[in-house]
Amino acid sequence: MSNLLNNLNPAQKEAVKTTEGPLLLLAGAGSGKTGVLTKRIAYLIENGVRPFNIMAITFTNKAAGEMKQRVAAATPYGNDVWISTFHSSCVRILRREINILGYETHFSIYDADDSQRLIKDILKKLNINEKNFSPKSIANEISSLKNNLISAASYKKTVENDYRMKTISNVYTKYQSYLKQNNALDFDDLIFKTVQIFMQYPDILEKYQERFKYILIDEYQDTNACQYSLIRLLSAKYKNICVVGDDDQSIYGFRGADIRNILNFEKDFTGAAIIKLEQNYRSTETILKAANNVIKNNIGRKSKTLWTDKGKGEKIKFYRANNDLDETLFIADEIKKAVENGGKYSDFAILYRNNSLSRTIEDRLVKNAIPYRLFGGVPFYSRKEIKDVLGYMKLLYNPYDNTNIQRIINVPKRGIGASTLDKLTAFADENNISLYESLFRIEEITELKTRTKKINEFINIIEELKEFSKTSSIYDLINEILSKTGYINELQAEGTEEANGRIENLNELLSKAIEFENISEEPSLSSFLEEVALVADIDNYSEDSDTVVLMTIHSSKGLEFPTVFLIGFEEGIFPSYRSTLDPSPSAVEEERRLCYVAITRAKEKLYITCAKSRLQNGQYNSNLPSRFFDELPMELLETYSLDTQTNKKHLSDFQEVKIISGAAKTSSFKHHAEYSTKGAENYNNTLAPKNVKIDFEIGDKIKQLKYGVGTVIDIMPAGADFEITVEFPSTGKKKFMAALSKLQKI
DNA sequence: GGATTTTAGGTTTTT
DNA sequence: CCTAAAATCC
Repeated sequence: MSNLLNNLNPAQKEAVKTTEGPLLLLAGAGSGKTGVLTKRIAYLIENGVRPFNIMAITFTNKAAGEMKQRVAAATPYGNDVWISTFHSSCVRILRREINILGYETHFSIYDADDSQRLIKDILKKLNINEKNFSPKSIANEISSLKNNLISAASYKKTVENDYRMKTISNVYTKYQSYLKQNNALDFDDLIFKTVQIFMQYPDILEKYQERFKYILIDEYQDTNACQYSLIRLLSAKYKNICVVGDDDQSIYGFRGADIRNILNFEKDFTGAAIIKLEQNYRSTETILKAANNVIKNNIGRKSKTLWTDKGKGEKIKFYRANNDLDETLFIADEIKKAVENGGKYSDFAILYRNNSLSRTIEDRLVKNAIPYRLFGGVPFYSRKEIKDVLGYMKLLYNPYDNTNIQRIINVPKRGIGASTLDKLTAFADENNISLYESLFRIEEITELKTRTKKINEFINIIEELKEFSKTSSIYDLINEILSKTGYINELQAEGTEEANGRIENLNELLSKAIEFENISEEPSLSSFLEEVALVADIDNYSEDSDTVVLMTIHSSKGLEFPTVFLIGFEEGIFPSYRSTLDPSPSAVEEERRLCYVAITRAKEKLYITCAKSRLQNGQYNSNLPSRFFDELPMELLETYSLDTQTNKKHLSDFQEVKIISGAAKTSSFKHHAEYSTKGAENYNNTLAPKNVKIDFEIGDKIKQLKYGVGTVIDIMPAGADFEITVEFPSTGKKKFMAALSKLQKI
């Protein structure tokens, strides 16, 4: 027997050794979970389980990669263990089994963007007003139905006479039939279809039950009903199912994650053992205490108390800035100071509730020459130019993919515009063929005689590329697409800054292709597209480079940093505005768990910052400190604020912040008044629109291109611009932005 | 059909 | 504030 169990605490040892039957491993933040999982897999193998019979599901590709490496290092044949995310696992299963549902093996994976395009088309076809049914909201509803294992057919039975539900049901049904025609699956389908196959075909299910005799699920608190079903089906025969999670870190409710999965595990899986890992090896006592004090305000938790022997450490520094710029100044200062004293940039992470908070801080870091890496935001793979190239690749792989033909048939411009496309689509629908097939029968469409040449040119490009792709590397294929379609020429000819940025992104795609071909076991077009569809930005995070890291709290789950800045700690941001509107307390509870996750990312130092005034969506808002501030024990905090007279930071009275935040809860008006007068200089400078000079006054007569002559009835500052409300005799009130619209004074 | 201008709309988190 | 789509012009 090897030394696997050395250096483990008693609970960890137990977790490694309890291999048979259902096991719930409640692993608090920083409790050495990943190490335990790796050792558990190694232990299974040492005790005669074939690596081939073990399946481990992780939340991200990054976690899967890490675990693969660690397992391979810990045990021979570790490479044969199946370790991947839910989505990747299901793709692998579906590539083998999906024929039975009438799809072809070469199905495309639609990302959120593809799905929304398709839904949009459907809304148009069904004549549904997008005002009441935005493609995004419908996509969300369909997604959540799928996550709850409700098929289009079964939903239809439940809708009765509710108009909204009926509409959604119609769209859902059509959406599924179009996906099938396109031979495509969306993210949710990957799991849902797998479950459907397992439920309908017991012999197939049994094959996989035999294969996966030992199953491990990481981040169990973030599984949804569909994933739950999958696990349940797979483990039903051998019942060796080990789930690992922390109910306090369940933060993906918006994506259908159901915290009840973890709360009810013992009920659902009879005879389950429970082991708690409560010793934290990551953070100081102060940080842990803060986290515990916040999370204890949630009800209905599994009882669990994290402890550490790391010692108290430094107090948490709380800074209430006058405005968002001041907040970034504070952060940049602290980082600069620390680096001057021998610290590294990579010691720092800046975490925020939503991506829009990254912009101001980015500006500041650039100004101060502080190197940083930003995760999230507009994901690389959803940039237009990248999606265009991928659109070509998806089409080469799966010619039934109508959504992607529509995307690229006129990109770059080749004279096949909207009206041509409409006619083609109509023809394809009539004849029940795919859009691509309809191109070959262009001569049958009399109205499109004049377009025949252009269409044929397009077909030639695609067919030649298809031929080329059969033998070429991914890298060469992308290059060929870029040159053959004229895509790169067009961008080069443009020569604008924007076009150059796009070229840069395309170069990055080429590097990614090379990297992929170096790493991948099977660097095919299919696996490249799969990787691209399922990879998250955060999967590329590595600790190697010495830069500050910027990301959302969601992305930071599972990571740790010596120093963490948690910024934008304000009501309306964190907890988010929407969660505070939700009548059910569970919405704010999820935010609180998110707060818990954020705090527990920090190993040694934690900064929490908020601003009294902040530019949000083009206007300045005065926000209160977050309600979670009141849940932090004051003896753990050091509070700072900025003296507006001297522009110096000073240690300020905790009570000041506290009282303000408490008092303001009952009267937000009072709060607002207080801050718009206090520190007036700083505040007003940023408030006043700078770039726009306007000559309008209320009562002026103006002329506008479309609506004609009207009267100005209101002028409001809006960010750097002014919003002008004009009353027109014909159409009533309209609003215009002074800088953008060409209003003429008459 | 395509480019440019103007307006509307969203705004939480993401596999 | 941003982006995306609609409206308008060429």
